[in-house]
Amino acid sequence: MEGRHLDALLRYRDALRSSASSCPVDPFFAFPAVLKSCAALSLPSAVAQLHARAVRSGCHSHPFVLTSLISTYARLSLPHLAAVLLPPASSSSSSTLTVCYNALISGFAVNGLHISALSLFRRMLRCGASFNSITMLGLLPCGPHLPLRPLSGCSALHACNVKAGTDVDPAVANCLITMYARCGAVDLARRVFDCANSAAAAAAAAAPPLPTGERDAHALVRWNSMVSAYAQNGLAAEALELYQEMVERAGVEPDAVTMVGVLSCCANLGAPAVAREVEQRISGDPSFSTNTFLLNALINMNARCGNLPRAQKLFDEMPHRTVVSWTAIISGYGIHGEGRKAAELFDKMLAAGVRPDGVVMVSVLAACSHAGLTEEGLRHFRRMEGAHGLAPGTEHYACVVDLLGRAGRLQEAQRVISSMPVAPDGAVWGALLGACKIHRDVETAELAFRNVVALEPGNVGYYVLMANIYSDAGRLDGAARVRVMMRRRGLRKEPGVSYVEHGGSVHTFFADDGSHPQAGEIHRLVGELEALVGGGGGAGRHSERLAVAFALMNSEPGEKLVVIKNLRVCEDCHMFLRRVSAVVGREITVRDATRFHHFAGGECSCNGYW
DNA sequence: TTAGGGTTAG
Repeated sequence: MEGRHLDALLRYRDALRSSASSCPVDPFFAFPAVLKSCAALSLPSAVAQLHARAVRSGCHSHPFVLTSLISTYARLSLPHLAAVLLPPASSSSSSTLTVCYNALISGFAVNGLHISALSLFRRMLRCGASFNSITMLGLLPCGPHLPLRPLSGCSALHACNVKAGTDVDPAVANCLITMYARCGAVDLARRVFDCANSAAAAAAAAAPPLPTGERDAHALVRWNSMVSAYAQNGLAAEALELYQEMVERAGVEPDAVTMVGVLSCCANLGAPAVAREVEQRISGDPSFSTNTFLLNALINMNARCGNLPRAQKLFDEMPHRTVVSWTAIISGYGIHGEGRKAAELFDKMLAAGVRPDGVVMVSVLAACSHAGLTEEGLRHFRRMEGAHGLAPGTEHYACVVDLLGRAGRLQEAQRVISSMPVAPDGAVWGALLGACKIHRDVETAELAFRNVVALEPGNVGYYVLMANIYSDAGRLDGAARVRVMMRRRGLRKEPGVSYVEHGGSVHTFFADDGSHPQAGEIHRLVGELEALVGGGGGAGRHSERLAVAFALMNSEPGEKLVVIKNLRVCEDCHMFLRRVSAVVGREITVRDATRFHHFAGGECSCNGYW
């Protein structure tokens, strides 16, 4: 790709040098394409030279040249330089003005200047320029970042589209799906998706089918947007279901983007068989094997599902590694308790000249924290600002509090919180609260709890944590008080769910679940196991027991059992699984919201928080 | 035959 742009630039240079009669390209007509190549190669000085040449030759105010310049500066993350080129409304045709504003709005939006993009849109309306669906495509990604409550901003933008009639544009509909997904409104995204699907079906029925692939391209992006919407909001089962529907019923051929979304779900759900199917599909297509996005998703999936050798092999063999590739492999080792290896990889990444970003810093700090590498973690944190030019965010402070807290340095952790240049969020106080649970410090826990519930009053986990801290300390009055507080606030603990993959689909179990087709046999087996290893007869039958029984019934001897639980595995179930593993001689892996438990022959290795 | 646009990874 880079070569193509470089060729274009060299050809243009040669064209300018040759005489006008033998000139192979018209320098003026080639201007927009050449500017695009400069933007793709990140050559702002070349753009400035071309800009100067355009001014000298007097063609800089030609609509195509002007709009190309505006768009190019915006793409080069120089939106303010682009903005000064905006022509006055009186001196341009209406369509040129629209194109200029469109390029600018999109330029501001992709550079994260969302409010400025919205201001430009207002200015566009004030000066009488007309907007179209392309304006909206630039503007909609700003929705989730507007200073209103995010959903209000999105609804306002959606309403604006409905009023103008731009919402029927298939590309706008796709953008609306993504906009709602980005602020967590998956149900609204789905409504737009369903409407757009119906509209596409109606259009297909009414009009003679177009031979072009354009409509298919819109359909593909639409399905991809919705699969990603589910995937990014943690609704992995829904995403996989939609993927099946896409391929089997809608007949839309998936591409690399679809696969990235699907793999991300497999990673979160621990569904290696579905992922293997995806991997097979990918390996058949040579264009997929060089797609960095896809390879990163594969590394992440293999690392998360516990196949670190496979993840490492993919990582070693990939032609081009980005900071995302490094993050996937580093966090993979971190999750599985290999903090030392994760820290070494981070050093290798720096040595390879890859600039760290905030996300990779979180994975290396978390890896150090889980592996007890307190000093090393602190060293990386201290180097963030000076050596890497990264201002630590609340997520990094939360890691540091966790790092110190786990090491029992609770007072230091508190000092870090009070010295933070940004206001601590729920995660920071939550990390302190978690550390208080480990080190049984009720007094500090009360301080952390007061702060965390003020910031996140609806997060049930923190109430449960505080109640358990009181219980551990024998302070039953305190535990009862927290539970009353939860009840008054109408908070209920999220129901526990366990997932097992079998036969290409994911099976879901709730506590006391009787809805599975094999429920009778499953409950019978759990009863037998409880009789055998103890730990039965509690208030209910936890979902992980049902899931493990199902997995035992439906797997080959010697096959490793993998269960995903959405909440923490309780102590009773932990003991139960350990004993079951010993009695039946099977390896059982349970990943829950906080830990990765691997049971083999009566031993359990809890490989750290993640 | 030249200007503005949608979906993807950690």
